[in-house]
Amino acid sequence: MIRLHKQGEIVQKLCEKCSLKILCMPVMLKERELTDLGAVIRQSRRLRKGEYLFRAGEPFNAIFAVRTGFFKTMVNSQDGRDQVTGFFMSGELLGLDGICNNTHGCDAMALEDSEVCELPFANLEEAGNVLPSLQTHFYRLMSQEILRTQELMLMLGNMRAEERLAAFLVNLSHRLSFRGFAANDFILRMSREEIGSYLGLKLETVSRMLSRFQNEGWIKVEHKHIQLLQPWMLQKMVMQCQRAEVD
Amino acid sequence: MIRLHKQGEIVQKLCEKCSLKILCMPVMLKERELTDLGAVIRQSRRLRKGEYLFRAGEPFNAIFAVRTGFFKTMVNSQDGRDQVTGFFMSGELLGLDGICNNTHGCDAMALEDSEVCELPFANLEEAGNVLPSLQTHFYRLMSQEILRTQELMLMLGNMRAEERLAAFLVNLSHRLSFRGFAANDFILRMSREEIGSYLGLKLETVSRMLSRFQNEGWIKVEHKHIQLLQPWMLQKMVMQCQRAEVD
DNA sequence: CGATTTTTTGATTGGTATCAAACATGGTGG
DNA sequence: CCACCATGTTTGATACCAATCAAAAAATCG
Repeated sequence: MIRLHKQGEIVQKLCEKCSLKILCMPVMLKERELTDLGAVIRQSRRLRKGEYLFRAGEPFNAIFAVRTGFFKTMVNSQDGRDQVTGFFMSGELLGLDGICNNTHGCDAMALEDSEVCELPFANLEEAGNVLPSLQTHFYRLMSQEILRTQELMLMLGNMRAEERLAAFLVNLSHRLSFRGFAANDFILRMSREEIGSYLGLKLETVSRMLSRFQNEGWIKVEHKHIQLLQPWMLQKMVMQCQRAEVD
Repeated sequence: MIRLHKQGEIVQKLCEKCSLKILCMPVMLKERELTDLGAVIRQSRRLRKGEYLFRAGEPFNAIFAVRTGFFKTMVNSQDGRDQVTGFFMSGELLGLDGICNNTHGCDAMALEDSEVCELPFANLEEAGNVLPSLQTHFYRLMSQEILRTQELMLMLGNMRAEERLAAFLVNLSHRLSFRGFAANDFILRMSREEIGSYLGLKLETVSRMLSRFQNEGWIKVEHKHIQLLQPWMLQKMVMQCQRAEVD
């Protein structure tokens, strides 16, 4: 049975103030349920740029919601190969792959000074039993993560370098605008190498493609500052991914 | 609240007889819980080779456990591109990506005459509230699917053609042996083209790599009949994926 | 048994990786 | 604040792997 206590109220206030409330938990929760939800959240945690939120192999206890900042996740292998598996911004959830083995399945690193909400998994399970809407929502979030990785597979398996990069920029743009940021004018928080790793390309190729897009007049590149001048041209290049929006 | 009725008992018997019981639901369930579980399962369904179990975009109501046979799932895009996202054998779960939007996210097709158990999602949710162990197990299964797709991303993003094919064969071998089949002597249920789509390669490349492995003496290829003669050589080629076993 | 599909193998092309070098950037400490 | 160094980025030249194009052989299906 879920317990309501002081801490719950405090965290509720935090979430109330937090502009991400709806994003983070977009299900329609009744007022009372939101109060209960407070009890799920242990605390928020700050990380400096470059700090790990968790490492692959560490015991899994909680999932994390990005409150502010930007993260990357990556899987790594014995022989040094590794791959960025995702970038996560405000309101997005990290660590769902840890549930399976009670062990984190990837590394998660802050790409800028960031803040996360820690959601102990045991609390989430417990709360899910009391609040069906929360439980349903959580199932959806996990399913959405599966959808996201499936899209990525389509990209890695079928698309050429320029299409992958276009898809990457379009996706980033959508997610930023969904969260109230400018859709066509943003700062890349990750390096060319990290983009390359995510897209299955080398950093030189990423750089070349950015230059090409700029020469075409589709985007403007100033180091990490990107402006989409003709986003529809990028969109045209990746017709396929009209699938579910990554939330 | 979950209801126990006649149908539940019937299905329990089916599952009891079914050698996949432990695979399909490996969590340690108490006798009573197994009885309850019967109520979750609506019915089993037979499909002929080539039949679709569900199509992307269809309303999602249930997930499916493969009882016998073999399936592929694939995502497809407007412009005709499509990609096989997985192969599923006895005891494996299909359709988890449909929860997100109440809509199936991919096509699922039987690659041979097959039989599945239909698990209506609403029943699963309900039963999960009554049986915590079932709920925990279901969370794990979803998380495992995320892990599986992450591994695939590592493969698609980082590995060369021969490494991908080696990883594919090794993975298939592991899953077959986990289910009591021969590890090093099996029939491929899918075409070269389907393997290629799954691995992000063209069918000619798949065929060439199979020939190469055979010339090296690592495998024996007779059409769809594959024998692994020196599986350790394949294993060596894909050192990395000592990650969680795909279940 | 004939028609269609799948598979194998060869020749060539093309796209991305690799290697290399110049340049810019950002952080650190003097 | 500036000089410096480590790191990240751009661009070019070349190499290599897998795609493409093509054709023959084998298998599957009716």
